[in-house]
Amino acid sequence: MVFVAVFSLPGGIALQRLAHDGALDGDAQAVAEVDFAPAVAALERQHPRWVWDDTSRWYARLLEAHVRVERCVDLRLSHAILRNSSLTAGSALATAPGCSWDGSALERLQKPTEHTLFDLDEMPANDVTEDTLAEFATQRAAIAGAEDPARIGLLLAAESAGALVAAEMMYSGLPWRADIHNEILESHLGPRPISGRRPVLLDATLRRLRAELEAPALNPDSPSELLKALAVAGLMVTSTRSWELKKLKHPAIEPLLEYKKLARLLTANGWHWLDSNVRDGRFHPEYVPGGVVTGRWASTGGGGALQLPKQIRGAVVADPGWKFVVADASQLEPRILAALSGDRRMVEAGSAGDLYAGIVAGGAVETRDQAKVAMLGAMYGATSGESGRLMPRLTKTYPRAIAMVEEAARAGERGEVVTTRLGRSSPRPGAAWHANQADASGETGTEADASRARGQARSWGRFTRNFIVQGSAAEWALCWMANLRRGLQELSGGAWITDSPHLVFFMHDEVVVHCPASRVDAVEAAIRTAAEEAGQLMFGALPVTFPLTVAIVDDYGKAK
DNA sequence: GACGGCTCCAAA
DNA sequence: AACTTTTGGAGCCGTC
Repeated sequence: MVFVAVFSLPGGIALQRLAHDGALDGDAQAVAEVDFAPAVAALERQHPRWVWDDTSRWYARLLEAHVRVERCVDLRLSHAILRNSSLTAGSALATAPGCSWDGSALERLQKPTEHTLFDLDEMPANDVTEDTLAEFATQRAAIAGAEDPARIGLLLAAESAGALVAAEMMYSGLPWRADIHNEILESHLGPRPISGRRPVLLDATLRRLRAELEAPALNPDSPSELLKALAVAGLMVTSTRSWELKKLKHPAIEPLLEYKKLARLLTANGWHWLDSNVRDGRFHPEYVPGGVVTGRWASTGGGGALQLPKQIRGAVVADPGWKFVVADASQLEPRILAALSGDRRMVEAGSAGDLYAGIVAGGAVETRDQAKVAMLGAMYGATSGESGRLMPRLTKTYPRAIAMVEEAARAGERGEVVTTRLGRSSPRPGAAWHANQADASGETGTEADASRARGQARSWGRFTRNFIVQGSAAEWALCWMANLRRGLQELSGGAWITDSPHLVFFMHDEVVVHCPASRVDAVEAAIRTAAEEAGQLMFGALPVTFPLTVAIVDDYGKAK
């Protein structure tokens, strides 16, 4: 395997061939900025793994120049994993003092003064010398010395492939019909108002609400004002959440809920969102791979890609002659728990296609809804309500699965670290958490101290309990996407990304591929193959299945 | 006027 | 229907 490192030099860019341990292999090739993309394209024919500090920066400019790469090592994402992982805890990388590689992608995005996407003259300090080379060697040593190099190696490969996918999706964009989005907005809110005025249908709803509450100046966006007005009307509630208000019977409730719904649509995905996020018929979200502690992606920049409401997905329309293939992994997290724990009975319960129906058939609970709510309780750590009551009933039938999450919870309560299937470890609780635990166990601790400490310990336990499941599910999704990216590239016949089937959207356990209508069958097969391979990569011979729900649609609103 | 904390809601 | 996890963003409101 050949690695080629990429880093900035004064007045140009260096390409340096490296051996698997990071040793230099020959002299660096220095190229001018304008020759960078062609030089990468030429070397790509040897299928190297590109080593760089930050995929989002280097790969964005390559894509603009229509240069695609197969594989890379994203040093910053890899560093974050290796720094924390229990599998590399004794490495030089993990035991070194903090350094410039430690900042998260999100933190860097939130410091706009540091650099802009294409401003390669003003690189962060860590990029100006052979720092990239030294960091790569340090990482290779950490991997080689890990308990299970293949395991952490797969995670780093998947994480880096995810960064390539994110960059390509940000480049391609999600097809978006601004005219249809506008129609959706007009049908709910009325015509687009001038400047900051309230749309007519929102205004009409507000006037109905004010009349019903006899509060002519009420601003329902202010929770405290709203609570007071509701109290005057005899409605005693402690919060203004929609689900609380739904329980009330009063003529003001209907317009109030309607107002909240319309106001949400306007502020989150209204005309302003359309103006700032959609250009040339494409929504260009900003994905942040590794942006969530569990390894899930985050999104930033106002687009809210990972919270795209179902209400406006009808504006996501395939190009003429093209289709969307939408696939989501059904019941992913409970299936991940079954596989993680190697609980054969739970794996078996999921083998027929509906895990929850399988749990009912296994006799643990009576109905499918109970199975679902009990599993959610197991994965999230529910203590009260129906979920908290039902969850223990799973223990008899599925002792290994439940023991796995219970042990993760106990470890978190003790302040210990837990680790996902491929080796991403949870953060340690902060100094305040430890201080509170120490206060409570000390001789001077009051009953209030002890109670607060117990609450915080249990809260951290719920986090670690969920971490192993959510984090391992995120790893499965990364493997799925990495496999799918390769499968789609094989279908492309050498055509450019946007001229052949390509990924346009990803949301935790769901992918959307935009492709010519004639290719939908091949694309669906590639998606299914990629999912099977992801299961084998992560869980080997265990007969666990990850069934997909696949829809072929013209617009995203029609999927599900 | 900037900033942080709070409430509420969208997604998985 | 929530309960119980992880997020990002808008708007409000008190503080500086």
